[in-house]
Amino acid sequence: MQNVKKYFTEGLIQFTILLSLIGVRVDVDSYLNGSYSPLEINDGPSSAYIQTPFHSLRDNWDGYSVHPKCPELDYFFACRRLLDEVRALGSPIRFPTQLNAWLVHQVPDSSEFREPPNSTSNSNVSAGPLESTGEEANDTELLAVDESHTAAQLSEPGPYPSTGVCEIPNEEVEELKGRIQEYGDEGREEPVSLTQLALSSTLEHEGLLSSGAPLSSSEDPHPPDIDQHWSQFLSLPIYEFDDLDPLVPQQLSDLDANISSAISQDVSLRDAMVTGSVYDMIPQRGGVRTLVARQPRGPLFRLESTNSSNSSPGTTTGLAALPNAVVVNGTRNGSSSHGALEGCLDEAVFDQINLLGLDGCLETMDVQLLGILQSIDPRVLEDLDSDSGLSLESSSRGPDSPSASEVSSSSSSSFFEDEGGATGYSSEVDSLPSKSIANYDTWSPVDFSESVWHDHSYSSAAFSQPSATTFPHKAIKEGPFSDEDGEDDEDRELSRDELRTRALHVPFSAAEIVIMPVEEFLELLEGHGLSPAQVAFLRDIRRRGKNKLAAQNCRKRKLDAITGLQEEVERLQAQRNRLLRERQHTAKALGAAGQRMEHLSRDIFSRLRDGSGRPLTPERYTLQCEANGRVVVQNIRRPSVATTTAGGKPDKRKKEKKP
DNA sequence: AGTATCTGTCATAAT
DNA sequence: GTATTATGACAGATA
Repeated sequence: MQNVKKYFTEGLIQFTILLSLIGVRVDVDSYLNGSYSPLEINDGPSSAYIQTPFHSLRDNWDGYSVHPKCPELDYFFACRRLLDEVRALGSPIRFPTQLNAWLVHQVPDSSEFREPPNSTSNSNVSAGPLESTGEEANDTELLAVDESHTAAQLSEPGPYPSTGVCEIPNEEVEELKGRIQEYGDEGREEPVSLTQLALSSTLEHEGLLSSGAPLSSSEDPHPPDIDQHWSQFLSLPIYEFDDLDPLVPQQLSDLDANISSAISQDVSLRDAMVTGSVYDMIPQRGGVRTLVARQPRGPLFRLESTNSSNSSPGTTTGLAALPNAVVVNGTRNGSSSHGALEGCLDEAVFDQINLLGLDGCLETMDVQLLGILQSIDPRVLEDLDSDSGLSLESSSRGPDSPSASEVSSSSSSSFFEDEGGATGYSSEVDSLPSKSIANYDTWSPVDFSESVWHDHSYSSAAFSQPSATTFPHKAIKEGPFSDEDGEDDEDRELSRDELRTRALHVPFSAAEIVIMPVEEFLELLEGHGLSPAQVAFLRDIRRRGKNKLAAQNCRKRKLDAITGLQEEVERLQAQRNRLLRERQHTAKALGAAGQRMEHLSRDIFSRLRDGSGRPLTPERYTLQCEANGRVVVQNIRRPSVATTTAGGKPDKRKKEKKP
């Protein structure tokens, strides 16, 4: 068994390394020890094999929080984060896009190879091209090697799912059986190291494969010993599997339950992560062999996600559900994929991973994400954009008002760019329609006395609601909803300042007064013969309007600051907890080390004797480790004791005795 | 009616 | 000195 383990470990080390790159941990010992869980999927973010339940990763990956209103964006952000992490590993990153793993299925007897009926057997596949008639429990699979099969070939869709059958010409099967049997016997008698086998090269493989002794247990009611078969198999140098062209039917019934799901050859990462019929190998009708991996039943290479629901193609979650996943699939290598692959999140991720470093990879991703975003309600995105709950536009929009996105998208940024102030935050003033500008010709100054109003209904609607007159200001653009409301609605929603401004026949609306350039405003005040009260009124309008915008911006900044501080608090709390845990672990380790040290010291002292043959006590002596690694026994100096007359004598005597 | 939130406004300091 | 901006405080409106 040790030899088996040795060869198994050596033989699978390459494959293990490959799998480890993508987060799959191979536990060889556990398999050989009968625990039959040689493969485990890491839960880490690098585990691209997993059909990652991104919904569960939401809000805890890098503290990244996704807007709750947009579950689709969860997948988008999660996918993006994953890709970012991968990209962060270094550029260019090229993941192995193919896993050179090979499967040799046990076939009870070569005569049993035949075109399978459309029976579903115990797999969930309706019909495979070839299907073993032997009991699946007796089917065994071996890992073989062939590089000639490309991942595209293997992942080619078709009605050949997971039945796990090798289609090999009968005569070749017989030949291979004999070779394997012959080789297996040799291997049992004198195990050959991998290196030796590597040197032996193809010839030995030829001999191996050509050995004619049947391996099938169809004639043998007692299947061969598992160790024996593993010895046979593992004796093969894994790097010479490339030359193993024909697949070798083998019967390892004992292993069947454990290795029920072997891997196909040249499984791409994309294919390998597919759940269910992961290892489907599309049979080559005219070819030498056809491998169709069985539906994975055993733990070996059980690559489906920890989310068991993902094992069903129809229940894939995550980005898989996104409409563009199919598009991504189509871009890859012609391996249009089985239906189970489509919509697989991991697959999409791996598509992206595989495209890393390639030109246009980001474009592909962007196209995908663009499609995702396009399928999302723009309002959701708008909500994502606004990082605070401040409803700046809420007061300015009536029930019929356009959405915030419409306002922001149609607003003219040049408005505040000319103004030079408060450009950082959009407000309803952006959407000021030009029609709200009064006409100079119709303006006749009217005196009024009221100069101060506490107009809390100085709604920003004044900025968004059109006026009956027009304003010649060139910088003002017409808003998208200038003519939406009638005059009554306008009057109802206009602020008091706006109404008074209209009553005064001021050629500007309150909004324009607020946002117009200062030069123009001064020109307005000076050049139209306004009374001081009118001037004060217009100044108040402008002042209050600007202050209102400033207040809005200030509040938004405050909310942003609060949000940022809350996030920082969470981050620091997490860091503090982590440091506390580290300190606890360190203290625990330190205590354990101290105990070990004390134990060793006592042990050492119990073996040491002084000049008079008395044992050394740890109370009087200590062990000191010098820089060069030497350990010396030192007498504990007790100056306080030495000064005392009572305790000084025994110490002196001890010191005298010791040399 | 009490409360929370939003929003406009004022006062004031800073630019 | 003026205009503008930022911000705390206050108060009214509203849910």
